Amino acid sequence: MEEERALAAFAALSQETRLRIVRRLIQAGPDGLAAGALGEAVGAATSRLSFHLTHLEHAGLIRSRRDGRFIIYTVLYPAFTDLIGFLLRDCCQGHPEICAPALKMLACEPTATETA
Amino acid sequence: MEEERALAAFAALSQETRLRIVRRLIQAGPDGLAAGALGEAVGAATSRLSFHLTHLEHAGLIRSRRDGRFIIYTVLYPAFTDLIGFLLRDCCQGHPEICAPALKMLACEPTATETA
DNA sequence: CTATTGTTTCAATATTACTTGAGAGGTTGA
DNA sequence: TCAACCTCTCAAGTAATATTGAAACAATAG
Repeated sequence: MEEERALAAFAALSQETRLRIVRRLIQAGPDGLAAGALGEAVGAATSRLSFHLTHLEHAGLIRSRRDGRFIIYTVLYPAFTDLIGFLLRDCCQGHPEICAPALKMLACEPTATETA
Repeated sequence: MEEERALAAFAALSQETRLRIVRRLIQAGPDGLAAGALGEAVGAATSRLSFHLTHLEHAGLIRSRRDGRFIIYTVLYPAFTDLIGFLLRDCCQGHPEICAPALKMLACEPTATETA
């Protein structure tokens, strides 16, 4: 990921309504959420919501598809892992013990201890 | 991490000079870098640099200590893992297969295949 | 085709943030 | 103490971004 895209992504995430939208969509998963449902979830009226959704889409963090009268938004997971990768690239040169343990805490098994 | 701190962190990272500073400091590790060296590395003159360093410090992403005539800046690694954790929290509810593999790509062993 | 629901566009306003240059505050070595 | 060095503070000008309400656009159900 190049700098320009990373800057756009961080700018998109630095606004209250947009950050809430993104977190809500990350929780929602691949099925996504309609604009209206999102607006209720994050507490934003229609025109404001639309403005921020467009912003997020331009930043490459979410995508939209029409389903009947609804427009469904979903998060683009790779955009986030790319972003994190860009930020932390080469963080371990000489010091892998510093950030590696911290990143491992992010492993996605919050309650799944009996999976194996 | 609460929303307000996350917003401050993303805002701090959404500016070219500041993003460069942070990435440079992440690479530099715990030894940190003096303000002057940072300024040269990211291409910013003194007053502008100072402005952005203060911003980053207020956002809780870096810290400073004086060493003789120099002021040394270091990155606060936990702030970044907290931030990533806040963003991706509950991303796996029902869909752990989506983000877990992506996050594992971030593991910090770029060239260290002979360590063990 | 008309009414209804869901969403976007537009323009005006208010708010917030960045850059620049000059000057000042500490710290060190002679 | 003086001179040199490193870094910060301040104020002014400029630019970018968010909010609001009204109106338009698109799709569906009756």
